[in-house]
Amino acid sequence: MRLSRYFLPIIKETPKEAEVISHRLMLRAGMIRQESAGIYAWLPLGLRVLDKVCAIIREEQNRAGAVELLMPTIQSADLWRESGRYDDYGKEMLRIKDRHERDMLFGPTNEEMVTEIFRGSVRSYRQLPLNLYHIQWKFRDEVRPRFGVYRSREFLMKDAYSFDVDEAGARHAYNRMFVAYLRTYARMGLQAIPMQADTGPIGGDLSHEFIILASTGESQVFCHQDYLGFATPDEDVNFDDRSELQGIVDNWTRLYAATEEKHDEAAFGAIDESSRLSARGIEVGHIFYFGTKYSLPMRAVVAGPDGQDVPVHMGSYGIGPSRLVAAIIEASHDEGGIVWPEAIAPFKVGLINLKRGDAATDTACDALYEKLTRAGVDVLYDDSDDRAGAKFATMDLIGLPWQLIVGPKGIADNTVELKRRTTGEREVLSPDAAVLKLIG
RNA sequence: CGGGGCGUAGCGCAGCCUGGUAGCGCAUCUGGUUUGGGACCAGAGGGUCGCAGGUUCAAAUCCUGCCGCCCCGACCA
Repeated sequence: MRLSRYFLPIIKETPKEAEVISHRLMLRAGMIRQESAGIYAWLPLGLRVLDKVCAIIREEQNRAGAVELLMPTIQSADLWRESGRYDDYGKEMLRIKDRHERDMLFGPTNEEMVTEIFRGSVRSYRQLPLNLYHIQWKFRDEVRPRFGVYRSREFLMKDAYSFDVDEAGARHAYNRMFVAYLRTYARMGLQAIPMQADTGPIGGDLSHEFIILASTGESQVFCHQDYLGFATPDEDVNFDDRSELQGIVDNWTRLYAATEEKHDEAAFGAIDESSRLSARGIEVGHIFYFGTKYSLPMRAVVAGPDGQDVPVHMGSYGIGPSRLVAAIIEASHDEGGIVWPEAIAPFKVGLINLKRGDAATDTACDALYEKLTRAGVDVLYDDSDDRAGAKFATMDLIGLPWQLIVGPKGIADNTVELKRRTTGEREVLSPDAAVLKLIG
């Protein structure tokens, strides 16, 4: 992408309303724009990152056996009256009426709807296990939206729902999501810790929140220090092997880790003092097993092996991609701006033409741009006539993993510079070698 | 919802106390000089001063009401 053809509204000054770093950087880097309290437009650069986050989530959900569908944002109130939550949910739910004065709502979550879809088509235990997920916009009219897309009212959520014939099956479904989540965060460069958590209005008795540590986190969390060094489950985990998954989950839950609501001072105190970790954390995922809480009132049943109908055991599993974008920035930035992990960077490399208008430099840049683009490398080519300093500042701000720096002095002896955003280290090499390195 | 604060050009702000018809920096546009880490000179455009009432010869400024936004708390992906 040529910068001259792109839409990247960088701002030099810090917007006064933004106090946390991720919010500031997202506004400055032209990733988002606020349209209303807790409601944001995702600008092109932000959307690229959001899409990458979703792509990783999808891959890991699919790997774990979940199946994607897409449910609507607008739901009928009747569905929620069946589960009893229409009255329970309170003012967080945005209630609206259609032209026929029918009560509708903008979905804050989809347990009811997915249960309705399930019961309409699934009759037998032989069609289980089933896990359906979608990535869709949600609306929760939060008492206090804040920190940009970190706690917004409208937000994107991946929510998965598992259906099993019995509790043992449901626990396995839970473990599948548990492991998928560990892998998802790791691929984004995040060290997430599963913690015992409150179930809130979703209900249920088994629940973990996935927390990453950050000083700007909203919740106080307590855990064993050793979690910070835990290894991520391999890509070749067999998600159908109940005991293998149970082993991974047992390992990840054997040490103390809890959020404030579930905190047990005595259990925490039993940990060796040097290993106690008490910190602020950002919740980046939440998984629940809630049994028959919805299937019973909504009559989502399947015929068991003995021919008798049994209500299905369900769980739900949420990750907020829009929040994750903010969380990743909180975890990865420096004075210059964002430092994207390569897996979710909006572009892999920023191509900097140090002297636009110089024929040899322009030709070299255009050639590099063509070669890289044709090889499938996402390049953001700063072809503006800004001064070099401004170009570097922009590239640092938007945090692309690589900067490919091309100027007349280098071109004279057939060299360019390749700079790594994470370390700032620069390498002088030939244009061809730079291309090979970026493709490889 | 309780507490605190803010709404003046795209962004950051001054002006308000003490009413006299709107200004600064950045950004933008034009021309020129520049160009290896956020350039300089000259010129230009851009504002219902959040909205509605009121007081006054006169309101960004004073009074009343409303709306919006941010921050701190109780709630949540």
